[in-house]
Amino acid sequence: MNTKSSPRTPSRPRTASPNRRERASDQRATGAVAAPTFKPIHTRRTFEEICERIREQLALGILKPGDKLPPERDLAQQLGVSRNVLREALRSLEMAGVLRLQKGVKGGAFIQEGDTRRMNEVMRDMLSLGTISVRELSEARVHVLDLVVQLACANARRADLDALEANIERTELATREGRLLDRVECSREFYKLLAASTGNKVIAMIVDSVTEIHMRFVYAKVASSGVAMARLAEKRRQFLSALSERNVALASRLLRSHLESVQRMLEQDPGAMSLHVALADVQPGMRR
Amino acid sequence: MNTKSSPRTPSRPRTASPNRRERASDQRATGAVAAPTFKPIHTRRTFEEICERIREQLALGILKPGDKLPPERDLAQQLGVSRNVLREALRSLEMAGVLRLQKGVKGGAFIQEGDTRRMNEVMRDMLSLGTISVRELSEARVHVLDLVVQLACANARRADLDALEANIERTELATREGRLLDRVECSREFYKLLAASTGNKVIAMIVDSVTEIHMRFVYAKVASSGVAMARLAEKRRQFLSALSERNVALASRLLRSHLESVQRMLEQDPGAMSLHVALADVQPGMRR
DNA sequence: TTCCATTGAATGGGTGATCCATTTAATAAT
DNA sequence: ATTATTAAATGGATCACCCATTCAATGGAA
Repeated sequence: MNTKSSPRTPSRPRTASPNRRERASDQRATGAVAAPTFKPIHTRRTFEEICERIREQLALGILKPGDKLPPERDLAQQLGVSRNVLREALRSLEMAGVLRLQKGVKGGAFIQEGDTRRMNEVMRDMLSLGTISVRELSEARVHVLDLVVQLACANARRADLDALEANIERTELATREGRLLDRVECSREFYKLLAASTGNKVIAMIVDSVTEIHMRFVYAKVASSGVAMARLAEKRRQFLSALSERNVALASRLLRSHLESVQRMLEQDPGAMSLHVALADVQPGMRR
Repeated sequence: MNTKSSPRTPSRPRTASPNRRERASDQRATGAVAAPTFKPIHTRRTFEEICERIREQLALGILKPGDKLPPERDLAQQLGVSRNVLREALRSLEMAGVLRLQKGVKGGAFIQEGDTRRMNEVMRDMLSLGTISVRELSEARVHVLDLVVQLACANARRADLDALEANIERTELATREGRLLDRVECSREFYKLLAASTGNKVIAMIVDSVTEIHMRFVYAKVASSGVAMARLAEKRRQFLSALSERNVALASRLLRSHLESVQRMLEQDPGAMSLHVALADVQPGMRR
């Protein structure tokens, strides 16, 4: 009758677990005026707690990029959890780009520099899950790029302009040699450089994430149809020229009209625009 | 001498493991022509493979929100991996907002609707890790909100405006009753509603992510100093009025000037602006 | 019949022990 | 000195359990 329910001596102490529970249900008494504030539905699990503790140390500045966490076996013991559940937490943080795990003696879990590409993954997931649409993404991209042009005109430094110039040269070379897919890769890089030239990494991250997806569509289109944007390098040069002269209005107009023509190209054959084609797998040559 | 290196009868069969290994080390023979294409540094691990397979099914539309994966024990067997390593993968996908795990019979791993709050976490991590700065974040927020005003003027529907109106009323109530922190919560909601009124979820997601962090600073400031923005509701009403009349120039100007005054308030005491204060833990009342 | 308590199976949550694979430092052999 | 060998540390992965929760089925009481 009591085989599994009765008092049961706790074979392992289960350190700190009770406290955690309490903290979770503490959650905002808020003066108890507005009644319908229910606490979040799913109970706090160990691995979430671990992730949070580590993130907390990060936010507090106790842990910084380059630091190493204790070995799994030690850390698990310190936290009073099994190694397996600790690993679930470390995995999650690794996927989140916060940690890098390295094998061997002198290996361990190292705090990483933030990986800005993480936002790309968020966008991809949102698209895969149907939370956002391709249309919304394209629209957002156009608007954000317009903002980027303004900021780039204001903030681009010599080195940024030079990098863009070098990119255009690579584009010309790829065009002459008929390497269409490499040219798409150049485009991707062009927008990345443009975004970087705003001098604002938040903006750059946002632009990169939407551009990365957009370029998958372009890549798929070019790969399947063999068509390619005409006079690309020429248009880029005009744009760069406007940018160098800090001519916001002209640069903005040029880019917008280019984006529109790309959009028309993509929409010629709506079938090729399917999510699956673009997202199904990492395109060759596209580093993640 | 041979304790672990020699031919060694494999004491346990290690289902399917050898195949995976081979595939992992196969990794890009690359024809050996273009020398400088090094393969990515860290070897492919099982859980990554699993995550990728599941994401692939998502992108292909085979899995859709609401669908349930097989039970852990079954799926582990199907994939030829241990249950533990499968769980590492599921944990990662859960943290990524792709899955929700639910206990009990009729429980399982369900594909979720995309959780747009995930981008908040990316921003928080980037800030914690020092990859982006508070300055960049504030700056980006101002610019993006400017864009939001334009889009909202163009696209806001009646329901959006009504929701903003209701929000302002809550703000007024909180002001009258002196609930300053609730008023901050109202502000957060205000920007969320404003972002939603653009009709573009990508933009909305971006705005929410930067606003969420910004509001932590405001919250910390208000909580510690007791000061609060004067004539907040009044300013909100003016803004909403401009928005309703689709007066982009006015709405934009009003918002910008408000943002500047908030910024001045925050910068009065730079000490309170430390990351740690704002990020250290989830602020009470801020739902994640 | 209707309703409520009990039971039991399914399923995720978590543990501990054990082995493998990789990396590096220390050591020995040349 | 240089190079090969060994050993230890550490993450990667597996297996075999057990617990806690959930829910449907069952059965007795009203």
